[in-house]
Amino acid sequence: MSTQQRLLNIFDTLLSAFGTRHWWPGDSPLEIIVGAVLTQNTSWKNVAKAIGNMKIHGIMDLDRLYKIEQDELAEIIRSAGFFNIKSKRLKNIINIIHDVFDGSIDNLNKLEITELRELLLNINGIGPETADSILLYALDRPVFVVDAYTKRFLKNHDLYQESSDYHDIQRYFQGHLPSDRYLFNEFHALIVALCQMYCKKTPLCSDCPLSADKVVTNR
DNA sequence: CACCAGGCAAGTA
DNA sequence: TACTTGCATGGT
Repeated sequence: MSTQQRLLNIFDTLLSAFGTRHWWPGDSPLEIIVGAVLTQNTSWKNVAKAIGNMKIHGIMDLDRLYKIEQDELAEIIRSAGFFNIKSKRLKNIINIIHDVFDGSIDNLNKLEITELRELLLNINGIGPETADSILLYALDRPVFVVDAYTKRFLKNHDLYQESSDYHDIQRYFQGHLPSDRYLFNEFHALIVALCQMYCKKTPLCSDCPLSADKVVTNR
């Protein structure tokens, strides 16, 4: 069986087990970009509080975020932790969108994918995972997001080499799957659902939906 | 009480 | 290049 077939079978099993995840939670591309920064090394529950507080203060808006003082923004997002550094990181990307793309995320999204990814990665505070989360979930680009859950998932299924870095893992998925943003969107969200509910850590727990799957047990 | 959560940047050897 | 550390709140 091909790697692609195996991955797609895993995908089907997860989709049957958990259903569509409707990722990313957020009302707008801007909110998704904000969430991607705020969730760095932080549980989503605390991020959701910060986002809610931003809406209460009426600053889930590009122009308002551009104008607000960093210190004031930091106080509003306090519950997400790392608030001083995250307020600066939010400012960094907001400033680029405002200054270079006339305050329009649509304008930003007109760039070619490689150019767009490089631009994001060159912003202080945007690393590979945050960039790819923005690309996939805010800008609808077909890139596979690799995070701690993805690595744990691969490790649990013996698909992970210690030498694998972020881009090795990304190439593994992108190289063995059709370049489909809907597939990448749902697949990553399903991996998160799997890990959050069953695979708190390695090794694989016995009641994981995939442990009973014939395909995964390599039959 | 310790430890972790949907990382990243900067510093050190 | 390959580690290590700072960033900081809130939940378990």
